[in-house]
Amino acid sequence: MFAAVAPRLSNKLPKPSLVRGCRAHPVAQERYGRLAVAFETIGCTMNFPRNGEIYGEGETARSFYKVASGAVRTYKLLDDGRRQISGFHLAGDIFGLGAGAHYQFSAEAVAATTVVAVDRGTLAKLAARDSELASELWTLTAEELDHLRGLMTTLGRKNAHERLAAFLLEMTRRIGANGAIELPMSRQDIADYLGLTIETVSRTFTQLEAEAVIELPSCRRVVLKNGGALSRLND
Amino acid sequence: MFAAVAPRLSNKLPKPSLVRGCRAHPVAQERYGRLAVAFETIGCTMNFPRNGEIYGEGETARSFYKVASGAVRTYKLLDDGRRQISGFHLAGDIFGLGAGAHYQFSAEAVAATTVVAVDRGTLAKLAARDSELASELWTLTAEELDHLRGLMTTLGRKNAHERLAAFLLEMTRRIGANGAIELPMSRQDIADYLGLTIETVSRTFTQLEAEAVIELPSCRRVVLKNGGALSRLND
DNA sequence: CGACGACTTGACGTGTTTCAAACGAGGTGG
DNA sequence: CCACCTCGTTTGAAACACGTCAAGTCGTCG
Repeated sequence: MFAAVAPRLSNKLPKPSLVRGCRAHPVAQERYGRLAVAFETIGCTMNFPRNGEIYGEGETARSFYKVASGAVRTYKLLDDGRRQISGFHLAGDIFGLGAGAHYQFSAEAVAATTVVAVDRGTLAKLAARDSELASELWTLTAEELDHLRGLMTTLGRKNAHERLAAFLLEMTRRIGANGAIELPMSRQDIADYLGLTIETVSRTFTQLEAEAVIELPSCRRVVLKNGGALSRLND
Repeated sequence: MFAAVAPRLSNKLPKPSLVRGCRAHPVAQERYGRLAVAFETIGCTMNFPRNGEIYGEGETARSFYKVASGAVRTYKLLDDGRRQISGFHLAGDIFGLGAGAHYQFSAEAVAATTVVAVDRGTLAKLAARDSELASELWTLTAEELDHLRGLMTTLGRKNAHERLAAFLLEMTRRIGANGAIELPMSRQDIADYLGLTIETVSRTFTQLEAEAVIELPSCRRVVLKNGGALSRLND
């Protein structure tokens, strides 16, 4: 957790294939109906390979993004290579929200990923004439705020077991299917999300398995054997 | 940082004096003009003593708040008494933002404090007819989001010196006056904000003074002697 | 003066990091 | 089919930053 000095390899990778003017796949009109329509109408679909950079810290913030398929991590690097991942964005999630004119974080594809981008200015103009859309944007931002505040407690006040439990419960909620999760991200990604080292994350996985709380058929697949124990760890 | 089991005294204190229907003090029409007007128009001024509870985790989220004077901490308690402070809110700041129908955090006055409360529903109705106000609310929320993402890096990836440096720089930016800060909050508050113990915070203050980075005329007053060193620590 | 609360300092313990090596799955070429 | 590489993961041993426990100091208030 403390001064991790090892600089990590930078992820310089092929540029994305760009498909301008394409409609995003037709999304069901769930909680964010107006926003979904906006993405379908003015969205621009883009594909990224694994570890492809979607945007970089400091770039002019032109777009909001929605994940069509795959997974995205947003992160910040300290000058000595320490990395903090602020979130994982999975199919259906919107990312790139923020007030500044420049991105404060970078975004990369965790796996091969398709995203839909909408221009910030265009969306803002639409929102100025559509109070329902404006409300959705506000609510979405506020929900991410709530989520991040919850993470603060994890990062500031929980030990390794509790952090991993919080992570597994979050992932179960978001992509769990009959008590199992297929993790799209690496151990290093998890470590950089939870403010731990890869070794501590790996050891904690092993210990949770030894305690029969989870099962690990492979390192990316987690079966929850004792959700109650995880929840107890979570608070 | 790890399992701090000591439960802290709960702050049960006299109820606030309530002044219904009062206009908030006339605020200059700065960055959030429409919002400022809304607070002046439909705001309700309330006074709280030191450690007075403004709202509690789990309560129905009825209002947004603006600090007129004093300082507020928003925090969450884990069941064993560990506390994470998500932010300090100083004169002019707005807090209580969030999407959920219930507050996910508690809010207390750090010192004797006056706040102005506006009803969420009323404000939302105004925002539905005033796109400028809606935009301000969105921007405000997004700015807090950016701020919190920055804090994640502090909590997840920085050591004690770097955390305190980040804190001191933040406070300097917000309430600094010619290179000095008058801290409204206790060492324990700082510790619970930075994910440290009170002892580590105290020791780090002492060390920064020994390194001639700061000067401590009293424990609440910090004079910055070497801002460059602090900034270097900060990233 | 004594009591109280907030802060500081000291000594020791420990959870996590660090450094290093081994393991295992997937791919490529002989 | 096996040797051999690569890359992500796991495991081990030792070091260390921070936590814990406990005592001491300082300022304030009655």
